[in-house]
Amino acid sequence: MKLTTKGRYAVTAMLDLAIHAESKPITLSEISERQGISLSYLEQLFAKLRKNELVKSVRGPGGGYQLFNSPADIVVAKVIDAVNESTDVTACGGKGNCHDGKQCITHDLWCELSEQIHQFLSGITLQNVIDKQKAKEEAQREDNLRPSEPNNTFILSQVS
Amino acid sequence: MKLTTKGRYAVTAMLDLAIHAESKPITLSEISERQGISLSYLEQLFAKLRKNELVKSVRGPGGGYQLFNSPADIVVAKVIDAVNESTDVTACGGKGNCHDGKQCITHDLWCELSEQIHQFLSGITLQNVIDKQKAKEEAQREDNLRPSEPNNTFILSQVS
DNA sequence: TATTTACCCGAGTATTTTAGTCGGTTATAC
DNA sequence: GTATAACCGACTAAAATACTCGGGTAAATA
Ligand code: FES
Ligand code: FES
Repeated sequence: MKLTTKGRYAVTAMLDLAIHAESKPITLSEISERQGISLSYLEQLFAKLRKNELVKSVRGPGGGYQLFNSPADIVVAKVIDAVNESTDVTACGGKGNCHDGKQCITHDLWCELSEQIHQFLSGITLQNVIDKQKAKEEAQREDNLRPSEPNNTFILSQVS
Repeated sequence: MKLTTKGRYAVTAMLDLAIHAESKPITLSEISERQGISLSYLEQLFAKLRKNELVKSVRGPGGGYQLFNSPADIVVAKVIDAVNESTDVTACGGKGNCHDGKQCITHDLWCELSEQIHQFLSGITLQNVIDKQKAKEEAQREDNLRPSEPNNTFILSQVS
């Protein structure tokens, strides 16, 4: 599926937008500085995010970007899809023709993995990520003696 | 995590080895021809697979490669790890320092996705893939009128 | 209406990664 | 000793990524 900085930047920027959401739009310069992402690169990403109706823009002075929907209605998968154009890990792109026209022995395997990844990322909204972050900070404030212990609770994970 | 042809080739080659397993070792030339993978490239991959004790080699005439363990004891995750060196999707490599020393807002998200992927690929053995393939071929032989309909059953998937 | 702000857009480029080649060495069966 | 096939390191072509650059265009303010 190809998860690279492009996708990571996009999610980070969207989260920044969600966190600093006000009535006023947020400029890319702000995001650029806060998150340490090149402004020109952000512009490229936001062009795609806008085309996919994940953000809306306001031009001119006082302008900037705002989330198209509420953070609770935007899933991470959409954001990555928007800039990366596929969360698919097959060689054939789902067509089943990578072994000279015929479907290769590994095809089904990659198909299912793709599905798995997509399902995971489709189940997490921007709001989920923010809530988790807040909970974590609060926990750290209460007992900031211990070094942070990992707590994976986006999903009730089936770790044994 | 970066799933590319390198990892796909490795899995394909291992499956080829599993399917054509005999008392005799299999040469890379055979695999190269059957699977359409460059011989020299295969050599590179198998060097890593051998170092990770996934295959064992026999040199000289009549030599070649054999699986180190039974196909039922080799999980796909190991194969990919061996050649790709990480199924990790974080920017920081798990260190939590990608936002100038501090952990970024998306860190936990990528950590959990990595975990998810790794768990999926750790639950599937080469034998699983082969069995699935066989079942599929058999089903197609019985009613080869209909075009193949997808059946994802590696895992009892929770698709709604 | 001039100016400033900040989005908009396409093209171009440096860097990195991937995929693959090449030339040669070593072990072993016959 | 000769053919076979694994072993090894270095090198390279091609593709993808992560940017930059230069100029737009819409809108608010003065
Ligand atoms: S990955 Fe789809 S046919 Fe090989
Ligand atoms: S991904 Fe780990 S700190 Fe950003």
